[in-house]
Amino acid sequence: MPELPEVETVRRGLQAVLEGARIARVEARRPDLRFPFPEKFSERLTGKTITALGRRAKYLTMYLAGGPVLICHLGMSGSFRIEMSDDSEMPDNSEMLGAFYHERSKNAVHDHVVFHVVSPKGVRSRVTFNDPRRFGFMLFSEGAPDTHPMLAGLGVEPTGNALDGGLLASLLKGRKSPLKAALLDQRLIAGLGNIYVSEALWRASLSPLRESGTIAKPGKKARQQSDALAEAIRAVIADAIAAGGSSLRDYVQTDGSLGYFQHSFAVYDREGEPCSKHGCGGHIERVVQSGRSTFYCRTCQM
DNA sequence: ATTGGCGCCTGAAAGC
DNA sequence: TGCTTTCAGGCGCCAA
Repeated sequence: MPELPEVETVRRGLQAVLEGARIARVEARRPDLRFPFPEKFSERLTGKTITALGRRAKYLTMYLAGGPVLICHLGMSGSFRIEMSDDSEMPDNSEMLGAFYHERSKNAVHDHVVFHVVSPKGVRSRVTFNDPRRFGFMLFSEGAPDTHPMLAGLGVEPTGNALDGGLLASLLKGRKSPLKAALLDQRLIAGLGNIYVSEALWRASLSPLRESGTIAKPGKKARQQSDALAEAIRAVIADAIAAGGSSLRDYVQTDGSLGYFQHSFAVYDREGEPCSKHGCGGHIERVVQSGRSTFYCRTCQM
């Protein structure tokens, strides 16, 4: 599931091909994804030069010279695929060609948007957005994307130094909701999803069931806990971005896919397995909070 | 103001 | 074995 680290990995992959490139043509193969495509979607992109690729939380931003900013969200199942026009993936073995085309047409059902681009050196590429579940979307922002209604209310990025124990405590102070729900709330911290919330809480030895406000009370103990949680969130995100970056290099060379990558997780989807925290001896449990799975170890997470 | 729950959508996996 | 049901989850929206 694309959370912040996966989106950042996709951004880096796209940046290599798209930054400085000119959009020659855009195909939108259906009228909508999660939302209808904006008015004159293809027309407004065609002919524009892409100046930069950015990211805010789980949103990708594509900056166009003299034009709007394209905001993209991958939803649950969105991915980008990059293909050079020479199509080096095509097998030269004729026996494999049938299977190749069969597989390609099967996957192409969910190819919803195709960007045809030309690099400054004249190299042509296709960048295809594929999204089986269509929870993704693309919108234009006329001004700075941070002011777009969709992004304006987002909380602090868990990258960099902004999120420390003090800020986290101020965000959680007085909240009755469980920590799991608070960390999923994009208005507080922007970019965490179901997987990394479980991972961060496990690293910080804090229970996802615990009332958020209790780690923001006055006193040394609560302060240590909010410090630990802020540090765990930043570390889990930084580690995942690093892992995505290393898998990205290999992945792009083989088939151009820029989706998300299966990292190894300490607790996520590990129900029943022993807790890997040194000396713990507990086991990972799955509980459901607000209809979503949470994985944690009740022995070491308090 | 906060918080919890639903629905969107498809494919994989589990259940009968 | 083959059909049906459940589950996965980001996020806007609604309701309490």
